[in-house]
Amino acid sequence: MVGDSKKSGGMTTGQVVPVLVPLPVPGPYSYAVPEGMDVTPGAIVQVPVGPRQVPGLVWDADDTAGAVDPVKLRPITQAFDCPPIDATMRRFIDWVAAWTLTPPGLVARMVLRVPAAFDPEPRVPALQPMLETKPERLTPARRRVFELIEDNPGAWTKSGLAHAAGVSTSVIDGLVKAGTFKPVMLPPPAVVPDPDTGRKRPELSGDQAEAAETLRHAVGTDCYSATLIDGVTGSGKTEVYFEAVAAALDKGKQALILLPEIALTATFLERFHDRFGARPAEWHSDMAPKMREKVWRQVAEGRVRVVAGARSALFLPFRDLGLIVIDEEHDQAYKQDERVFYNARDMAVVRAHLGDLPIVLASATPSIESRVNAEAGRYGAVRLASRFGEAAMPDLRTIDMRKHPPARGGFLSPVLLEAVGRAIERGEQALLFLNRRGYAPLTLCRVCGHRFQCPNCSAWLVEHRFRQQMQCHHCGHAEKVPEACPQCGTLDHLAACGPGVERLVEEVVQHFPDARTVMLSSDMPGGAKRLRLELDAIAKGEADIVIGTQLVAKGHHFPKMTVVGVVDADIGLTNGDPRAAERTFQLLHQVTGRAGRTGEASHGLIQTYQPEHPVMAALVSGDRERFYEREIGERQRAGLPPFGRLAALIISGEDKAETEKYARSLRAAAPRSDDIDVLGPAEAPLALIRGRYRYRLLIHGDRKSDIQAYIRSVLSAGPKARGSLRVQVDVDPQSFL
DNA sequence: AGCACGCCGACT
DNA sequence: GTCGGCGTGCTC
Repeated sequence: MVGDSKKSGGMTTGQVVPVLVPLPVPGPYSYAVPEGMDVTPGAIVQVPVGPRQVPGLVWDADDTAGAVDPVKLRPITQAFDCPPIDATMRRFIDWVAAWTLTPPGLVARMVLRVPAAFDPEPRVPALQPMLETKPERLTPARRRVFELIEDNPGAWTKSGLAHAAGVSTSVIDGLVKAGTFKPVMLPPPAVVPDPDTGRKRPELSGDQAEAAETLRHAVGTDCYSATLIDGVTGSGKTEVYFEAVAAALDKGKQALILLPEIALTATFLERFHDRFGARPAEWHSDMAPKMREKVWRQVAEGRVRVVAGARSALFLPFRDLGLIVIDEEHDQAYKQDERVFYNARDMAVVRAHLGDLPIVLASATPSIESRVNAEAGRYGAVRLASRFGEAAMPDLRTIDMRKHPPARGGFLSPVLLEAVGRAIERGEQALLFLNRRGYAPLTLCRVCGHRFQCPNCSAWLVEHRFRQQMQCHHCGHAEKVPEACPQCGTLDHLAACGPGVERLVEEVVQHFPDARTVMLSSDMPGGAKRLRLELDAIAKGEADIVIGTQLVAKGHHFPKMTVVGVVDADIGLTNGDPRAAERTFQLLHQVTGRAGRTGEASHGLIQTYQPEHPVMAALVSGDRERFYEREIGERQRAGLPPFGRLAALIISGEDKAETEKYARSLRAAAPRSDDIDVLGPAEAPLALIRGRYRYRLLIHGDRKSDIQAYIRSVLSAGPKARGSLRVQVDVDPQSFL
């Protein structure tokens, strides 16, 4: 096929290839291959699109593709000197595109996101010792250089050599002139050193060793398998899957560890370093462009052996991937809900299947769908039942707020305050968890009863006292905090109702004025980098009391944290999300699991008005099995699959009453809000024809309130919203493999 | 996704 | 009289 020229009408036409371009068009475009250029599917090229040049991916020839008007045909501008995107990755791009109803070019764009990496990294100048040629005059400085290179006869950089030998660079220059060194150009240094799999084999307990063996075996078979490691916090999941990573590396393969962005901390990287003597390459959103470029290139070349990354790392062009690990498998952060809507956990399973390689899903609180897959035998299952070493499970108790109410104007029960006080007296740390940003979730006027509401979504506006703003957490609307009530004009009679983390700080400082109190919230200035620094500082003991939203729940280990208080455990249980119990259980389990890694006596205190609720009962008793059984059972009783897909179809611009009626029926029929897709009028029929959806419904968002807000906004926006409708697909990977 | 073209409101 | 809003359409 390559190099094939067709005769047509006596004219010789050059080779034409399909190329995926980063445009929302349904398929690849055709380009002419210039004389002398050699491109095969997977090659990364530069092509003209209208007035600009864009990166493109040479696609597999498809006989069904219609011929393009030869007049339109333009030549490929350039073929990069870059490893091609392999066939598995190309099928993966197609797969993700079809599944998420995204144009394939936009999925390809996620793979080709680092244009600077398409050209080879420049080689670096170095000096190769020529040991046989000794200079005539051997000065003391020259002798030091010789002693060094006799032990290390490889090539050196000039400054590296001068530094290591303790001489100035002019000594080296002299030796170069004398012929002792030959200047050479070397490949640039690896972005991370190679991991050493034999470096420190961990001592594993019985069930850990068994689990590690299971995973090693899976890696050894060299074919697709999915294994769920279900192990409580501190049970050594990480150590166990590190053994799978080691096994993949020993086979000469690369490994990918996916983590929720927030869990990519120095702590994790250090644990990896302890085991392998080197850090993994990182991949996440706030990397320096230069580093991003190097990592991408070296992953493609196979020089980087292990990547630890956030969800987008799934689209790195590994040369020879041998294992994928998804830590915190249940985490919502794996869902991307912009541009290309995908769940990295699910797409990772697809990637593993297409590449015929093993995947490991790990969580202390697996998602229902993964549990069901494990129980049905579609996933292998590994249980790690107990904490490792002396580390005890934290002692969890509920605080019945009806019996131990907070002081007037406060939100912390005396029982919790006392526990916090004792912890800091002992020089330990306490964490107060409240999953609510801002100062207060509702503000009202004490004179006229006016409540501050979002003009777009009708949700309550949340006061952010620190920023002096009233914010809508649904749509991002923000306004200044007014001095007077906008309805009746009365000054100074606005009342904040309910607690947010900012308000908790006030209460804590009042009770513990001398403690070092830190508040962490996702809207903190400074972004992810600052956050990582703060979390690492806390882990080192540089705070006494930490007040945080759910970002403190994820993947951090605070060895001195011996008291964890959940301030309002009932948040989220009543928001109408059919997954509310599962979510709350996962969140509270993760939060309370922050305590007690060191084996100190540690306590989790859960403030609730419903201590008898199954979520609280499961947390306190530690009986996770019963909880999962109950959740799965509930769904079965409701006649629903434990997971599944729904499509929602909103046709904006139709008769409003009709659309509303439709939306109502959809909403009523939607059992699980987060498995619902929003399809634009263009895509939806196609998806429905393909039989991709169980129900002809749709909605968008993770919570009922989001969905309602979304439907309202679509309805009120009318035809304008047509083009903005997006697809969200949340699927169980097993349903299509 | 960009970027151009194209048709209706407030300004130097 | 123009600058500028974003609706529509096109890119091999």
